[in-house]
Amino acid sequence: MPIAHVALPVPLYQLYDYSLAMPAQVGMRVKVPFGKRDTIGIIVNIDEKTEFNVKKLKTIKAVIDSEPVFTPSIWQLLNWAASYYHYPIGEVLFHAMPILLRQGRHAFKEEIKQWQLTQLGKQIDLESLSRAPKQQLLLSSFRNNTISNTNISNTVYHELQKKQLIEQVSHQPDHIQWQTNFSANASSIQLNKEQSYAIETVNKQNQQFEVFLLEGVTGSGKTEVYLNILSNILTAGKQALVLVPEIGLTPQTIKRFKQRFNAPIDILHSGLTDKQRLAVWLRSKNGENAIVVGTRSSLFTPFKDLGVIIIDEEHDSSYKQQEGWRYHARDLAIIRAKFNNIPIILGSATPSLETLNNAQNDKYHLLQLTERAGNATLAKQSILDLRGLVLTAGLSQPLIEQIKKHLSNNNQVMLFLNRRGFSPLLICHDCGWIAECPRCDRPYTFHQKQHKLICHYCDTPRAVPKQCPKCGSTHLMPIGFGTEQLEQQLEILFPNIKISRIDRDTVSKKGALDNYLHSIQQGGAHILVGTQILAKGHHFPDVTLVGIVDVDGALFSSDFRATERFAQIYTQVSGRAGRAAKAGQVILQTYHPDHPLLNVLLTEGYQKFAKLTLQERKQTQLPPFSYQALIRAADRNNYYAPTLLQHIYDWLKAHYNHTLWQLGPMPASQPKKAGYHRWQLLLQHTNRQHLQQILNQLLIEIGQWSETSKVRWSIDVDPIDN
DNA sequence: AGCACGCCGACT
DNA sequence: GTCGGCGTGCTC
Repeated sequence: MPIAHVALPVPLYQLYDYSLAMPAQVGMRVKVPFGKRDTIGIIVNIDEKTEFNVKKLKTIKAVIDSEPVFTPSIWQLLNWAASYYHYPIGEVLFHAMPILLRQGRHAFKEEIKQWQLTQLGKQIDLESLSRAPKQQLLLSSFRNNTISNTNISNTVYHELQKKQLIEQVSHQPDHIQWQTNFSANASSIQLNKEQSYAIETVNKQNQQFEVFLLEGVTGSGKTEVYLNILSNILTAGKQALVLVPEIGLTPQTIKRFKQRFNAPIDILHSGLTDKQRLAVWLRSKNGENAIVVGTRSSLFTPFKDLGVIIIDEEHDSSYKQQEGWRYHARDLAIIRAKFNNIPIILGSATPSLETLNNAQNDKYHLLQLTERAGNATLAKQSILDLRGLVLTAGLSQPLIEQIKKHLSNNNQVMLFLNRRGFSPLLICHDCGWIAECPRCDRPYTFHQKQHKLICHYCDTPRAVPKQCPKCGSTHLMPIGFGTEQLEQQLEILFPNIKISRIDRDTVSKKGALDNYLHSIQQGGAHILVGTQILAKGHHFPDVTLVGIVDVDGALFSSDFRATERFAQIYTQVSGRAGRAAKAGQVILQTYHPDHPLLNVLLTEGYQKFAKLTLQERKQTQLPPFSYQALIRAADRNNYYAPTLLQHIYDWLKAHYNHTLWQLGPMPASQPKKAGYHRWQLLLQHTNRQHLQQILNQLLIEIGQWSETSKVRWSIDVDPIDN
């Protein structure tokens, strides 16, 4: 009797064995009994052996698929990824499927059900339905072939069916063969030399695996390069996958794609239903669409014949999944391209240091776009020394004067502050008590408009206390400032100017962002206040002044990647100022005007900044010159988690002390969340393979410790928020 | 992850 | 007297 080794959607590292009494192949979904319930699993292996007691084996109840659910390359990718990220294979496989397939829905297209006239329906006299006007109307529209523009409820259809005038027939949907009449519309854009070179270089590489880094300053026409590369791939009859950051799905870009190609393009966005998601998945697996555009998880879309992968804004941190299986979609995309033997293009104005390092080492092929389209000139950038200045809601007088100046010229001003809410603290003036979230031990952020305290770590709101619970004083005051307070202050300073605040609080309502963007696009004096959301991808042609209200928060952080992130946001933002014919200006407020990295960034730009920072990383042996894994652990009593990590630390020290560098155990950057105490242990090694082997050994070891089960723990390979 | 078993606190 | 809280253990 064959034995199937099955991966189940549970956080367990082992496979479960079942006897297999019907034909099945590796990669097919099956229904199996598991404990007291039935669950869906995927066959990972079939042979005649088991480590388990053969007599206790249960039998597979049903085989769901008639062919493996994943394409061979995705199957290879997922198996590789489960091993690289040290994550249970079942969870990985199920994560990569649309929800309906996880639930056991069949993986082929639904039959199309259609109503049509019966013989009787064709012949009968319409007048016989004169007492049922709706039915009469419906029948006549069937006869005139105008049913598509009649809106009649289902019950009427069923009435006609009862009278045997119409019947329902189902048939297989047609297979869409877009290649036969594919065409790319001509572009009105004249390519410059760099763009042409980039396109040619990718095209002549003969559709083999290679990683290209398309480094193009803001406004240098990356999208046009993408479109030309896509055109070439689509002409060859192949499909393409385009990944974009979470908020990066700008309607303008989508529009350009759709206008350019006479071929089906599928967009995977958060608004889709499970059914629609499955439909896209099936279309691309069957080769019925030309391009799939989507965020992180779209990486797992199967294709019949994938020709290229494009990762736009490759540096964007939203490509890293931050819970559960913490994969990096950009890194996995490169592996996928390698397995598929196809080119992959990483595009960014501000590439990540990891990617730049690979380009410098010639692992990636660097293609640069340095010319800004049109006559746009680079914004004038200056540092504003805050020392000794009086601030109102974070604004200094010189900045306020500049805002005035730009507004009076009927231009727009953009102010950045990476802090939502009215103030990050609410404190008792008499005794110093601070309002803190009991679940996270972190201060509440005061939101004045909603009149609530909101914990920005766990998002729980609570009412604003009228009195200090400690001393009874009614004198509670907000300390510090966020975007809400900044907006309020600006309303006082500029009473007749339109002000739009754009952060998670104002944008969360559906359509709110579109409304703001529309109003801003109207032109005229306008102040935009916002968090990072403002930096991502939107075009504001009338903005001539960008003010970075608080630079120092990013410059002095315990996270070694904070300066890189700041430099990326800063470069993207300053690239947005004065994009059209208008000259732009960027002002940074800081208490540290002499900060060396800040000055390099301003005077010599992102490239030089990146080069310097890479040198620094090399000297300090930080990524990308070493490889990290973060072991996280959490528990309720704040005992087992740190104890387990200490045990791991000791074990690793005893076995790998000569090569492995460890930091911790220490409280996580967010030490308490939702009642759980969180701890972490950082591992770092200069050799990626060795680190992988150590993690393998570690997993085997701690699987045997009894204390492991008392703790919620996980491994984060290549962490980005430590 | 589910699901059951099992042992201590506030209630119809 | 029970309902139900979540700690613990197991799933081929």
